[in-house]
Amino acid sequence: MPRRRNDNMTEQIERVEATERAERSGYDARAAQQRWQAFWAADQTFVPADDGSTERRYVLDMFPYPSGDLHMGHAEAFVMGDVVARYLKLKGFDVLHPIGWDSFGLPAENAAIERNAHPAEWTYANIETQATSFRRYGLSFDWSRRLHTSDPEYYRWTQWLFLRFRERGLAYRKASYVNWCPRDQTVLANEQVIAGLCERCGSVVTKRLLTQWYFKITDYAQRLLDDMDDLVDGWPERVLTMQRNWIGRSEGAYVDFKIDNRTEPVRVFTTRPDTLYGATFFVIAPDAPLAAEVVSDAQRAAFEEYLEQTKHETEIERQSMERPKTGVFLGVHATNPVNGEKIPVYTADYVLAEYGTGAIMAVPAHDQRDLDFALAFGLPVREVVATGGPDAATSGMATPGDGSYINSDILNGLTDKEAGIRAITAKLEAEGVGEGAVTFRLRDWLLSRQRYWGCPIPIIHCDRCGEVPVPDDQLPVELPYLTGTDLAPKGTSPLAAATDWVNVECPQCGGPAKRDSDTMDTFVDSSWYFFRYCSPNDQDGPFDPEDVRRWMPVTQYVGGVEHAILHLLYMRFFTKVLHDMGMVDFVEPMRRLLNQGQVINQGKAMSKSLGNGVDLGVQIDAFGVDAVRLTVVFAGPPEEDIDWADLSPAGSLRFLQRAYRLADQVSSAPGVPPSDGDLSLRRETHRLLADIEQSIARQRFNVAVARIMELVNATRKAMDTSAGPADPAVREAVEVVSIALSLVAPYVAEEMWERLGHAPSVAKASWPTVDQGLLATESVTCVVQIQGKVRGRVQVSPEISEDDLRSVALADESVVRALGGRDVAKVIIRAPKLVSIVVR
RNA sequence: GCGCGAGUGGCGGAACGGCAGACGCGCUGGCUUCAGGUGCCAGUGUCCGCAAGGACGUGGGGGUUCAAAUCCCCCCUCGCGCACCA
Repeated sequence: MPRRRNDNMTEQIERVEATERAERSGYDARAAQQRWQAFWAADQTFVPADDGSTERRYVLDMFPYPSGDLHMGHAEAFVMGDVVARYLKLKGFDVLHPIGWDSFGLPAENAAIERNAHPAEWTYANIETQATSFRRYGLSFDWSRRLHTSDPEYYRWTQWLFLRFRERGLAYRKASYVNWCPRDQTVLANEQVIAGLCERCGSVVTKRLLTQWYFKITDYAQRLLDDMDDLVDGWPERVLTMQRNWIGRSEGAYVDFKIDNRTEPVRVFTTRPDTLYGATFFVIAPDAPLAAEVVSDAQRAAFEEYLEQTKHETEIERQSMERPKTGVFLGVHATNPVNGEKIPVYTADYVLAEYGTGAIMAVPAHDQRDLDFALAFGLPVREVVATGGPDAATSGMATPGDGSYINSDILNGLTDKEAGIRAITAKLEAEGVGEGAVTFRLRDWLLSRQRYWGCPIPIIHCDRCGEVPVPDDQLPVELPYLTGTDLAPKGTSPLAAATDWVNVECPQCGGPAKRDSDTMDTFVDSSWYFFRYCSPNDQDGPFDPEDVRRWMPVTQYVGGVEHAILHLLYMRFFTKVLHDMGMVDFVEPMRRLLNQGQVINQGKAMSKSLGNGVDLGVQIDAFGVDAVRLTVVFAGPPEEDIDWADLSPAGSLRFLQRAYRLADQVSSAPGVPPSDGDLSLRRETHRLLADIEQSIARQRFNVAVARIMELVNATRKAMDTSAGPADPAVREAVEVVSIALSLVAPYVAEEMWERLGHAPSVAKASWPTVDQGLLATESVTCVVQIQGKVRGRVQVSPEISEDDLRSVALADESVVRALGGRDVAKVIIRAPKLVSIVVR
């Protein structure tokens, strides 16, 4: 995935003296890393069997963009997915945990221009660097399914999907004002404009009138909204809220207004049709074609000047709050369909061309924006809902609330907004001048990009035949080989200048024709990669539906929240379309989503300019992979940001050495029956094991680590003071440590497992089963509260009856002392853990 | 402005409405060591007290409850998202 501009990659600065410390530790981290990497690769430890012998699970990390080497952010994100994948494997599932690269995109192109080279050189070199680092980082990937979106074998199917979308009317071309990044010299989707700035480079985005390709994601707006019901249990509420807001469903009505010099009525959308009698003017967006059409000759010059001015405004200017309302009278009038009233028609930039119909009825009494405009232009304000609030015209505050209708003919007397909306909608429909309607804020997805390093759009433009799809058997349409200055941004795609490539025969008529020279937004590539992992080598389609049926939906998806509305909306859309095409049998591809937090340093995002970068490679060299992974996991809940300055990789390493020493010291043979071992250690082991499992299930990996630490401490103590190194319970405890630790610190865990006399690999061991019999203890501590304060503790049997517990508690010496002879009014008993005494 | 989320020791963070501060970092003392580090042991919320023990304590204020970090209401602070969407 492309990263947002503000989490810049960091350069290393830190030189940690702990290198020597690592070298002197009980195990040699570097040697262990090399050894086990080689073993896992040769053994194919993490390639799923896919033979149906056990249930399948699919753990997926958002695939990376190959921007350079891995950084701390990757370390955090990928270790979380790895913990889940390794856990599920140990629990006996057949786990698919694939990796690939989102390898088309602008940075490669910019690097190529800078170096006068081909984007592929930079891209594939970085991929190799990252792949090496991923292997070192000990991630349990199935490398056999590796993919790159910039490989022709992959983008062949991106093109194939585009053509299927087009056949279904879901990919189309239209001319409109689009977001334009002047620096990247390309258009941007609405989702890629953040507060008026380019999501990638931070430049101020402007508008341009261009003919571009779109995906008709708006056709799926309602389903994208409705299907979120299936996600409430598995997705963060925050992401769902963001998507809901982005889709922005509004209920209301269309109302048709006649305009003086136009035969067809003009339709507007309103969420408040019940205020129709209060409409005192009409506004059209300046960049909507309708404005230019209806403007009177007398006002045309003024209008054109205003339109020009709006186009030059940046999104930032337009979005700034408290901006005075501007506009121009268009010299014509509209007729209110319910009362025949003539109201003046204005154009103003506070009305957006893309939303609703690009025109509104203005009801200044009950809408603040309309009121601001009315006051600025001296237009009448007519109250139609008596809310009891202050007069809008004099107070300057519109009254959007409920009230009783006045000045509203058929509505007069009603007091309920819903009833008002129903009544007026019924009237509009009866008279054929409007209808109830739903609109969305979501716009169609602009997918063309005027850049080279992307998936070519498989369309040929023929003067005679028009848009002609490239026949499936001619896919992929491969990129021509361009380098350096050929790629420099010129406002049109570099592909347009590649004449040998662009000029082709029309597949239909054989006449001269040109290829579409734009490439696709890279979010198209990443909207279906998780399907391809199921059938990475399929030659007959993007994936084999049978493979997808076996593996999907994804059990657990892990990635940054920066994709809450971009990638995560687009990939949901793709899945629904594939469902409608009959290729998949589900509508939501990701059951659970984990948004890992960011790694920051000294309270701020790492950045070159701040010089607070922490280099992953340096940390790994100093402390070893396991200590870095453990540090990240133990730092806090996975979705919280973690500050590297607060953490102690040296402490993590110390703990790992402690754990390793246990395995080194166990002197019993593998397979000794643990039932012969020290009972209190066994109880502790099974209690903590149950807790570790529960913590992992709740995705509280930091707590799971804390419990492993407790188990190490308890085992150390037992080994040193009571049970001794030969006790079978000690072996049992250390084996649990080794297995549980393998989720987080796989190299140490493998070394421990081997020391314990087992054949590799611990990754293929079974997750230990909790012995429920050991969870019940002989006695429990019961807390005795008086007036809610703890005043005593008594040791009791877990099966103690309420009556017995009452007697024991009331007889306890410290309780008697604390009671001081006061009357007991009430005793609440929660056997066996708590007695609460209320005194008079 | 609207909508979310979060405020717990010196720090990161634990805690199905039931012993606040698990686990770790840091710090203090002890043992080991020529020494440093490592390792091991003990201590470490605040205040009063030699101690036993007690009081206070989860951003602030109210409430519900035998019992509130946890549930409800109001407020403060910070973070995030959206921001003329008719």
